[in-house]
Formats: sequence, structure tokens, C-alpha cells
Amino acid sequence: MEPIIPLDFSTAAGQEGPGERRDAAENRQLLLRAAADLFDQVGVAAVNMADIAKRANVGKGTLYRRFANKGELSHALLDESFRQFQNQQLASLRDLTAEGRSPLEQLEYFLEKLVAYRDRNLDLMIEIDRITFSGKIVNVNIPHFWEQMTIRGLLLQAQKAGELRTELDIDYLTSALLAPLDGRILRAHRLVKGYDVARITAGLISLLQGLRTP
Amino acid sequence: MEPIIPLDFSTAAGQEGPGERRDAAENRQLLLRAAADLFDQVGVAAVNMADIAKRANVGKGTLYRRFANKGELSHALLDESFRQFQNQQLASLRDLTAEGRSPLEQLEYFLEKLVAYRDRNLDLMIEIDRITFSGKIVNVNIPHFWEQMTIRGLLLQAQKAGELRTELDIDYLTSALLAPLDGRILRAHRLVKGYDVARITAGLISLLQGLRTP
DNA sequence: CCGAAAAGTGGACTGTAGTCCGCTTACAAG
DNA sequence: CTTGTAAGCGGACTACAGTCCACTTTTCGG
Repeated sequence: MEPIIPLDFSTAAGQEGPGERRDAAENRQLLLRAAADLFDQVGVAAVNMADIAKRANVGKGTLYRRFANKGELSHALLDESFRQFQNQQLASLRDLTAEGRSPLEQLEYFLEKLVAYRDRNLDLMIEIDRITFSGKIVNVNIPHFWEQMTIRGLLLQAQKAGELRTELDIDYLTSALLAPLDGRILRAHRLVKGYDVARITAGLISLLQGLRTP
Repeated sequence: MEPIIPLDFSTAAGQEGPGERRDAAENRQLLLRAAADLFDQVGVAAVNMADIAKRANVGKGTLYRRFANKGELSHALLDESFRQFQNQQLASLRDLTAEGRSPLEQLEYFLEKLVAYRDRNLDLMIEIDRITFSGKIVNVNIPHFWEQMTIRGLLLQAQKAGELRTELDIDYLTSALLAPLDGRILRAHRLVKGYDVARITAGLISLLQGLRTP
């Protein structure tokens, strides 16, 4: 459960941009580094916002100005690695298309990588998902949104290609397939039920296979 | 989203039993009633533990002695109605068996009822699931456990009856089918995505159908 | 009926998330 | 360089969850 933490935060999320003051930009770096250090040292769950602010030698208000909660902070920390994951997947899917693999085969491949990625970053994912599903309407969670769109896109392609039955509710099925990958649920499956990553992947793929046209 | 609240709490969960002092038993009733009233008046999410204690004219310590958190309290409130649901389902499944319906048909029926029940009690379910998946190992969540066992049992029967492919990982599939019914996820599907209960039921059943032997 | 032990009670206390707002600083226009 | 002002900053403050423990009440054996 070693979080992948980017070495360079210069491109990490936030309200960065040309309009950001230099002191603020410095503080964002400082805060991200402080959080990354603490998360690595004692684990994501054991760190609270005040700790992070103190470690960065910054007031709590300053921390909250950049990151409204641990979820947003985790999101920013993962940003670089997530972009990388995203690019790798896009490239792989292109390759698979070039090799003539069907949308459903591509989706299998993607699901496998996705389970692995979410598992590898489980602690941060839990924080991110906590916010995403907290109930308050919140600015779209980019990773979640992209995953959703990718799966949905591949399912639609598969349907159009005749691999999937036409009467299926692609939108709902996308949501349902993603539900077992929610942070807290994935943690329960991994640590309480004891399912390993391969088993989870295989299970999801078997659900997917069931949707094939006979 | 009107929670079903039992009229008589005399059998409601807690550490009740012959060993419970009379004053304590009275307070449990008082607390359950106070909580039910407040939940109904302003909604489960808007009520906090101190409010409940105050409404019952009882100290916070007294409340926490009975119910460690809002989840346990919600669980106790739902207890009566859940027992009823459970009995109805058991009876229906018996009837369906008598009529010669297959395990998979029974499971479809059960899933439909389950989605309806969880949706009807969504606010309380969210509180219950929050504790269930909070990370700390916690005394088994009875409703969750029973649902899990029922689905698993029917899947195993279906498999034995030759309705389901033999290589399927029944345990994982049970968990995966239940994941979209987790409180927070169900709320997101209902309120953010806008799926209605029928659509969710249909989606889950289509996943189930996919597992059939060809 | 009495007294001791067990069970129950209330509310002060601690810890954490997140907000608020008066003060400070960067920076751009003149 | 000066200065207005929007952005940034810090830490006190509020709200809530959950714990602790000195005090009270019930219960039960003798």
C-alpha cells in the first residue's frame, strides 16, 4: 500500500495558474511536500489537517485555502501519477485497437489496470472517494469522471460492435461495475474479506463477460 | 425518503436482556423515541448525538453507553422493520420454492425487494453503512451479513442446479452485486445520477442474467 | 431491611474538521 | 518609488464526535 507520490509537484492540481501569487504557489508546494512526507511516514489515515499545516510551518487557514480537506489534498498528490496512468491507458487502448482487439477485450484490459491502480493507491483513494460521495455536491472528481467515461465509452463501442446485447443500460452498468472499486468498499474486500487483486479483477471480468451477446 | 420506524421499540437492539437495569431500559426507549422524532422532523443527516441526548433529557454519556454512534442508533431504529422485511423475504422465498421457481428467479425477486427496502430507508442505511465500512473492525452488521448470506446462498443453489456457470467465484460476485447498494453509492446513483429504483433493479438483474449457463 | 457491588448517569473534557476575519503582503498602475 | 487593493495568511473560534470519571441508583445476598 505504498502511495505513488510524484517527485515534482509543479504541475499538481489546485487553483494554480498565472493569476496565482508567488507566495501562494510556494506554499502549495510546501503543503504538498509536507503532506506527502507525513502520509509516507505514518500513513494517510493517521494524519490530520493541523499536522500538515504545522509540518509546513503554515497556519491552518492557509492550508484550507488551498485544499478544502484531506480528499482534495490527496487528489492533488495523486494528480501527477494519475495523469501518467491515464496516458498509459490511452496509449495501450490505442495499441489494442491497432492490433484489432475488440472493445470488450480492451475493457477487460482497462479494468485490470484500474483495479491495480486503485489498489496501489488505496489510502489516497479512500480519502478522495470520501469527499466524492460525501453528499454535498462537489466539483467533479476528475479521476472518477474519467474512469466512468472510459468504461462507458468502451461499453458503448462494444454494444455498437455487436459484442454486447442491445437492450443493456450502459450508463447504469458502468456505475455498477465501478461500485466495487470505491475506496472503502475496495478496502473492505481486500482487507476484511481477503480477496486479492487478481480475484477482484477476475470477478469483474466475469460480470462483464456475462453481458456478451449469446 | 420516509424512514420506516417501528412503533414499538421493546424488542429493538441494544445490549438489552434480562441483565439490564430498569432505568437503563427506560432510557433506551426514551432515546430511540427521541431519535426517531428528530430524524422524522429534520432528517437523519441534520441530527447530531447531542441533540438526541438533549431531546431525551439525558446526558451525552448515557446516550453513548447505549449507542456508540448514529449508525448503531439507526440500526436499532431499523431493527424491527428489518426483522419484518427479513421474515417476509424468507416466506416469499419459501413460496417461490414451493411453486417450483428456480434459485435464480428467486434471487431476482429478492434483489428487487432489497433495492426497494434499502432505497426506502436510505438515510438510515447511509448511517449504518458508514460504520460498517468505517475501517475499524466492528461487530458484524447484522442486516448486511444476512443480505450477503441470502444472496450467496441463492447463487450457490443456482450453481448447483446448473443455472450458473461452475467456474464462477460466488463469494466475490456476491460482494460485487451488493456494492452498488451501499448507502452512499446508492444515494449517489439515485440523487446525483438520477437512476430510479426500477432502473437499478433492472441493471442488477441484467448482471445476474449474464452469469447464467449458456 | 441493609449495605456492598454493579450498573447507570451527566456533563466536562479532548481531539479534529472546518470557518471566519483582522492583519499582512505582493504586485500593478501611475 | 508610491500606493490601492486583491490575494494571501494565521490562528482563534465553532461545531460535533466520542471519552472519561466522579457521583447516583438499582439490585441482590444475607
